[in-house]
Amino acid sequence: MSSLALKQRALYLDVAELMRQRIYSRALAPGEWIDELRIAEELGISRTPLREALKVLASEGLVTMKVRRGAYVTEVSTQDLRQVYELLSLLESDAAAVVACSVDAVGKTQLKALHQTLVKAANNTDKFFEVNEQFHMRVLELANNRWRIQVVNDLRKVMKVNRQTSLLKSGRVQASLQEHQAVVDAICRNDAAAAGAAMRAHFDNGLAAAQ
Amino acid sequence: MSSLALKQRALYLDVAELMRQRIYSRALAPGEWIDELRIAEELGISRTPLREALKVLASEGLVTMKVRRGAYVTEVSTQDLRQVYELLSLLESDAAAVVACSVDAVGKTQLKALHQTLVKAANNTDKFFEVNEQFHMRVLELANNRWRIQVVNDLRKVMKVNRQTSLLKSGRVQASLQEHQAVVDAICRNDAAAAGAAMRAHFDNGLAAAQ
DNA sequence: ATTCATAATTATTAATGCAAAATTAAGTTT
DNA sequence: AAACTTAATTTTGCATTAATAATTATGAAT
Repeated sequence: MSSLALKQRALYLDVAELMRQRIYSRALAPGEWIDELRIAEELGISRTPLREALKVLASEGLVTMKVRRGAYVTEVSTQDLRQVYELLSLLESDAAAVVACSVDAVGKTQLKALHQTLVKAANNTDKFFEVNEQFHMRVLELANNRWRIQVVNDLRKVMKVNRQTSLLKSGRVQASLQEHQAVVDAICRNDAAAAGAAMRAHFDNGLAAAQ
Repeated sequence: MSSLALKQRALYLDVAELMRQRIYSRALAPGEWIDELRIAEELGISRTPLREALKVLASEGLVTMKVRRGAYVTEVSTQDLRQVYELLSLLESDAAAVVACSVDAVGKTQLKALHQTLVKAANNTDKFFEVNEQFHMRVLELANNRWRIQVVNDLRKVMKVNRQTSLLKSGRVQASLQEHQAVVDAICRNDAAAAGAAMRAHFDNGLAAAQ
């Protein structure tokens, strides 16, 4: 019974993650009021950890607290998505430039390997999505700024509220791979400007394809 | 009795703000354990809203929750400060560039006026600090990206944990004014590259002065 | 019939209570 | 005397209960 096996995470964090998934999957729709009583009962917990979780989601922007009205799933407009995407582009392209300056041989090898894994996953959408996220995350980690990682993760959560934000429409896979290749190449030859520009181009193309 | 006068904010938000101030002022020192029972008693409230407030501060990075150990004031290293400052520089210089492209006559007038107010406040540290923050905030607002505003505000909270992060040492005031002038000038002539560069220079100088 | 006022219901917010876990203290054994 | 074990205390985490506010429903009056 893994649920009993020494759980190191606090309940409210697990509940927050569960609520995030429900928001992503639209089980909780944008604008919908969140019935604390019903959900707490459904999960077999009291309202206290649920309320604590909702406060966390509120500071992430996924839910909106209205005073004496409870919690509502935040409605994310297309303008919001564009704004968040612009920030991700800014933060990740800067990260790529930083990495190009500071990366060592190990980092280069890791990025090349991840890119190869991504190439092999080209015809497996789920796998591609997963490795793609790993690649972007690895770049962020190599940029060595934990606050940037935190900010990007929070912004990604907002993006996930709209599922059509796949970032990678089917036709985009090959183009996306080439763009990633350009990022890897620029980083490996320690060309910061090119790495930043390549990452920015990757985001710009992703946004253009989404429209 | 203003405390009774229809308060629109939830208690946990007020408590969160109060705890923030205590962390900024070092009444709660970095690394210190937060005694829920003592503080709740001291504030004349129960532990519930305090715990909700602590969860908010945790997701802002101001406190760290340890499982079955409670809440601790986050220790912000000089490396953390440098990392956060770099992000602020990135986000605000980009904002300045965006504003240079999109600003209208009204926005230009507002920024010029704020800058003049700042010039007049040159020998009043508190006032200078306040107007300085207004200026930066106005640039962010004109950049028209509510998620950027949110992110910058959260990062500023982290900066405030270290009070020596005045950003403006006494000798910096005149230089700081000139740098602001450069930002305003570039924005007013719709020169995005120059506006971004000027804002970045402003941050770079601020960081250099802090060391 | 419509509108306003009042009562009842529902839901949020905050306080209290309880159980589990961790730390500290005490005692015993080697 | 030092170290290990066990008991006691403290504190967290979650549940429950109480009270406060808002909404809905009901009824009366114009």
